[in-house]
This record gives sequence, C-alpha cells and structure tokens, in this order.
Amino acid sequence: MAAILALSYFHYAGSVDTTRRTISAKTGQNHYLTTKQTAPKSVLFSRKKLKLPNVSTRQEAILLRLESGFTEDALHLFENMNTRDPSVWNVVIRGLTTNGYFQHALDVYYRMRSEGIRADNYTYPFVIKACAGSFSLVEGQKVHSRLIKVGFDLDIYVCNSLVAMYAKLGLIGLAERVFEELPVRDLVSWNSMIRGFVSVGEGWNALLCFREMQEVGLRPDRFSIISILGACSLECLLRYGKGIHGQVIRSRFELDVMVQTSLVDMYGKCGRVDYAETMFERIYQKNIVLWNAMIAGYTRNGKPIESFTCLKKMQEEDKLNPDIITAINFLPSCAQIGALLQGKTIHGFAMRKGFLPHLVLETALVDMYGKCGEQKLARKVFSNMSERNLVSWNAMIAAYVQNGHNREALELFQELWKEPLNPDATTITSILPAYAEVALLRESKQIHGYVAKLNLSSSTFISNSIVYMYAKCGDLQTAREIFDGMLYKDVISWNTIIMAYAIHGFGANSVKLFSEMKEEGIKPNASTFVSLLLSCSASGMIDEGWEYFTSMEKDYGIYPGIEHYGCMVDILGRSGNLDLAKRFVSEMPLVPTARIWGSLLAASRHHRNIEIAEHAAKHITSLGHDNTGCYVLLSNMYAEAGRWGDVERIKFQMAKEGLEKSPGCSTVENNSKIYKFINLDMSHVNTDAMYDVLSIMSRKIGEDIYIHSASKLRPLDVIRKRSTSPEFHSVRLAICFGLIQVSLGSPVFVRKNVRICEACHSAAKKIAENTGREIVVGDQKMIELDACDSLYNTKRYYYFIEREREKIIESDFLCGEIK
DNA sequence: ATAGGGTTAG
Repeated sequence: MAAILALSYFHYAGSVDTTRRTISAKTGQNHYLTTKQTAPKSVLFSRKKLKLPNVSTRQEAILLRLESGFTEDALHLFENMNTRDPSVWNVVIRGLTTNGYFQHALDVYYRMRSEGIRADNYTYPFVIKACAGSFSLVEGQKVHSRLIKVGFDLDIYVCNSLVAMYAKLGLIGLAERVFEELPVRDLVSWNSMIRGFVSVGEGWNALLCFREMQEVGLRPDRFSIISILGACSLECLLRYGKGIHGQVIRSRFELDVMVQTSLVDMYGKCGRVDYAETMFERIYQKNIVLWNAMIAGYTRNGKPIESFTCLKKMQEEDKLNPDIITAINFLPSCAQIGALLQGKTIHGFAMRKGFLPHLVLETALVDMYGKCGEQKLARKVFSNMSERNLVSWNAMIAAYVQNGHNREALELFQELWKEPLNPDATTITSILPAYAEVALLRESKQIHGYVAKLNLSSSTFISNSIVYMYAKCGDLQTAREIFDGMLYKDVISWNTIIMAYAIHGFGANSVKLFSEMKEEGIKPNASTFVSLLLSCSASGMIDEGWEYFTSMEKDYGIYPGIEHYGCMVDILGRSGNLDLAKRFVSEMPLVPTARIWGSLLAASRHHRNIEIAEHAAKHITSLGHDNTGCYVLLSNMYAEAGRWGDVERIKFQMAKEGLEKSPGCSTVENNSKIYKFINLDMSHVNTDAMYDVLSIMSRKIGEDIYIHSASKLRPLDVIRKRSTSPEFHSVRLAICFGLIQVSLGSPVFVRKNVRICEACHSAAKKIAENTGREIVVGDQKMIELDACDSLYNTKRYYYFIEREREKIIESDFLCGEIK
C-alpha cells in the first residue's frame, strides 16, 4: 500500500496543502492530525451500497477493488480508462475518502476539475469529507466557495456534510451558519449539528438542539441517541442520561451495540461506574470498543484494580488483544496505584505492536511515568515525541512538579512560550505550585497577570493556588487581598488563607479566620486543622492547640492523622515540657514517623535537652531515611555541651554512612534573580558593603561585640566561634545584601534551606524595626508545611457545580418518545 | 449510487 503513496501521478493536482495543521476549537481543544489518523484503513463499503445499476464493467471493477481495500489496483484501472464518465470519478473519490486517503481524494477532485469534468452533488459530500478528514480548513473553504459558485449550496446532502466538516474542524460557528441557512433540515442535519456541539464540548447547546429538533416534530434515531448521550457525559447529567436510557429500552435500539456502548460510557463519565457495570455485564456480544469504554469507566472512577481485572477478562474471555485505545485508557490506572511495572509492560507492548509514535498514547505514558515517580522516563518519552500538543506539555510539566523538580518545571514552562501553543487552565494549575515553591515574587506576579488575562481569576481552584503562591513568596498582604476578592470560597480557600497566616506566624489571624469560616457555614476538614495547629505551634498558642486537637474529633468527627500529631509534638515541644512531648509520642495511636521524631528532636535542641534528643535521634536513624540533618543537630548539641568525644563519634558515623553536611544557606530575591549565601560568605561582589551594613545593623540591635568590617576579619577568630556565634549566619548576610540591593519600598524576601536559628530570627525582626523595611524570612519549617494540605482536588469542586446545574435543567428537559 | 455514529491524554 505504501507504493500508492509514492506513485507520481498525483503531482499535477494543483496547490494542495499537505501540511499538518492544528485547529483550535472554541473549547480550546486541539484537533491533531497524526500519522495514525491518515493511515489507510481497510474499511469495507457496506454491501447495500454496492448495487449499481447500469455501470460499466470497468467502473464496477474499480469499485470492487476500492471496497476491498485494493486502492492501488483500483487506481491503476482508473488511470488506464479512456472514457471517463463523471460517475467513475465519483466512485474513485468516494473510495479514496472511505479508505482514509483524504489527500489523494482531494488530488483526484482537483484533477477532475482540471480535466473539465463537472463535479456534481454526488461528488461534493465526499470531497468535503476528505477536507474534514485531512483537517484542512483551507481546502474546506475553497470547496465551500466553489460549490456556492456552482449552486450546490442548497443541496441538503452537501450542506449536511459541510456542517459535519466545520464541526470536526472545531469551527462550530461556521457549522451553525450553514445549518441556519438550510431551507429544509432533515434528521441528518439535526444529528450533524448535535454531534457537532458534542464534539466541540458544548453539551449544553447539543441538548438545546436536541430539544428543538423534537419540537419541530422529528424523532431521534440511534445517531441522535448516541450523540445526546455524549452531551449528557459532557454536562454530567446522570438523571437526563437515565431518561434517555429509559427511552432506549422502550425503543428498538436496545440491542444496538453502539447505543449500548454509549450508555456504558455515559454512566462511567457521570460517575456511576456501577450502572455502567450492570449494563456492561448484560451485553452478550462485547467488542473491543465496549471493553475499552468499561476499562475507561473504571479508570476514571478511581477503580484501578477493577480496570486491571477487566483488561484481563477481555483477553481471556473474549480473546481480544488490547488496541491503542485500551492502552490509553488503561495507563491512568497504572498511574493511580503507581504500578510502574504494568505501565512499562503496556509501553513495551505498544512498541512491539507498532502503536508508537502516537501523540495521545505518548502523552498518557508521560503522565503515567510522572505519577509513578519516574520523571526521567517521562522526559525520555516526551523528548522522543515527534509531535506534541498542549496536553503533552501539561503532562510533562505536571510530571516535574509532582516529583518536586520545580526548577525543571519552570524551565519547561518557559520553553512552552516559544511554541505556537497557549498555556491553558491545566497548565496554570500544574505550574502554580512550582511558582509557590521557588517563590520568586516578581515571576509570581507575572503568572498572576497571565491568569487574569486568561480570565481564570474566577476559578476557585486557581485562585486558591494563587493565594498560596503569594503566601509562600512572602507577600501575605496580596494573598489576603486575593482571598477577600474571591467569589466562591471553598474549604480549600479557607485552609489556604489560614495556612498563609500560619506560615507567617500570625496565629491570632488564623484563629479569627477559622471562626469566620464557620460563620460562613464552611465545614472544616482534616487539612483545616493542620493549618490551625501549625498556627498555634508557630505562634506559641499552646492551650488553643490542645483545644483544637481535642475538638476536631469531638465536634467534627475528624480523626487526627499523623500530621496533626506532628503539630502537637511541635506545640508541646515549644512549651518546653519535653517529657510531656515524649510521652505524647509514645502514647499516640499511630506509628511515629521521622517527621514526628524530628519535631521532638528540634524541640530538644531548642531546650538543650540532650537526653531526649538522643532518644529521638535513635528512632530517626533506625527509620533509615536521610539522617544528615539529625546528625548535624545532635553534633551541634554535643559541641555546645563541650562533649567533643561525642562530636567526633558522630563525625565518624557520618563518614561511615557516606553523609556530608549540606551547608546551610540563605537566598534573597532581587529582580527575579536569586542570590545565595552561606555562613561567612565572602564570595559576592558587594561583600564589603554587605558586611558594613551588617556591622551597622548589629550595633543598632545590640549585637556589635564581635563585628568588624569584612576587610578586618580574621578567619581564625571566626572559625573558633563558629558553633555558637550567629553574627555571620547566612540569613543575616542575605538580609543585608537585600537591604542594599532591593529597591526601597519593596520587601526583602529571604529563604533558608534549613531551620533558622532563634538568634537570627529575633535579629531579623529587630533589623526590620530599625530600618523600617519589610523583611520576610522563610525557613525549613515553611517548606515542611507543604506536605500538609493534600486535599487540593479540582474534580470535587467542579463536580459540585455540575450537581447544581443538573437540578436546574432536570425539569426543563423532557425528551419525547424515540422512534 | 450520494451525507450523519460509539471508545482517545491533563
């Protein structure tokens, strides 16, 4: 078959556009022409269409070859014909279109015209279909204007094809116009229009169209039903879909496998996989499409195990091999349970079967690898892709963010701007957490501006992320302003703003917001209490902490999770009652994690209780995580107590485990650039000025005993004081650098990779008071908080909205009997 | 003889 594509007899066909193109639908969806879509399909003509009276034997022979998929042979016969009846041309164009050779069909059409043979109303529907098939709007519009010229623009067959073509190209407006201008509309016209709305994602309009069709007295047929079930899925209208199901049962379509498949699909998409299952089980003859729909239903509804079983049953019971769609539908199930091995198996299977390259499948693989924690493999698939669309980019960006590679995610996001693609809501949703992590205020403001431009500011989910992003960047005020301006605040919005105040240590505000939240009738969830307890811990509100901790179970029926216990250890540790904290850990009903012991260790460090620190450290090291931080902390404590033997012992232990102390460093942001400092840092261009400012500041805040300008520093003095004196800690250097560099009126944002020490914390406060500058310092504590709010869930929010909508239309839409 | 259909990633 490849030979036919190489034959040269199509070269004269005129200016036929063979480039691949992307058509953006109103919905922002992209339709892509992939190599798979243009590949020849050995689609057979239906038998009933074959009976052609009064045709020459030659023509019949051509038709026979075309319908059996022997396109090349057919074309040879065609080329050798002398007398060419217009109907022969029609047969050839129809054959090429039906077999998927859209470009060749168009070539033959142009050749037909150049040879002076008039295309008729039988020619155009196929030519139009070929335009749609090759996703060529240019061709389509050329043909459209041509047929207006020759007066076929009122032919119902031609116009119905045009409606379908424009809809397929995503230009629903043009489809509507052709539809509106039709003098007479038959069932096919309506079906094409309904299908069109569904295919661009406008389920609502499809429903309106469906109702209008019945109002003008037409009864839906199986095509209408299949399309309208698609509309139900789009709008998540379970009740309405059930109504259609009722009509189907009373109609003669009950045993139509396509209608049945659409029903299974609809139930799956409306969240009732149980209905889909019942329906599915009752179907006697299951084809691959039906199996795929069922697998997709399980996957979509978070039932990966059932999806696995279903795939197995498909192979065992019906001896069906997975196809591309099966693979695409199945991969998210692997992703959901982190079944890397099974995902890889599918990947290998797809390669052996020659499914690759395939845009959608590769995107699903990127997503699967990303969710299985293999961002490197995801990147490998992504980089190998011959074609990428926005969805592929979104999947790759998400893969980086999900695995904590925020820098890479941001770099990729920057690269995306060079592509002829526009980031959408999904892109923004994926990238915002990366912005929050990296916390560059200026860049965050830029992305915020873009969100406003995209009109996404009204999305609760996205606004929540933006509030969080500003809070993490240190700009609490803007975070609050955005929160106050939100139209719909859900529980996550409240959790986020409470957390924002917690991060900044304004516990009182968190508490106030919590009562406001309750007044608004928003029910707190587990995350709300994490935020609240963190607030209490950060602001030293010990009694309130206990109160919330006991109230969450008593008043709200929320059982404390490991995070809540962690916060309580922090709170108790802060109070200085380390024995109580220790007892709390030993009596908690959950197995303490490294995070819990870490809290106890930090508290012991704070209150210089070596005994309990050793106890906590023993547990941490036994858990086998990265013990570096734990060793360093313990070592510092021994040093402070003058227990040098123990310091040496830990040093030896670290060397044995191949661990190195990661130097504490601080960063400060200026003009979207990050400047990094280590303790005693002298590597920066402004070192002298920086130390001068530090010297002045230290004097002002009463810590000037050891300070001299940098040039007068003698390293030995410094080294001797290292473990105890915080005067040259990186945080202070970063602050001073910021004071010099950041323009007046803008806040100075400093972050530290490990926990900031108490002395630096109070020094920062005093420097802020003295200079009148706003200084925001974030440390490890702030970073730890990220893991807490795991309840971000887009789906839940949208689902809620859809429920509400269903109530509104339920009474409005009553479809008539189906013929 | 002509047109309209189901499964597809985030």
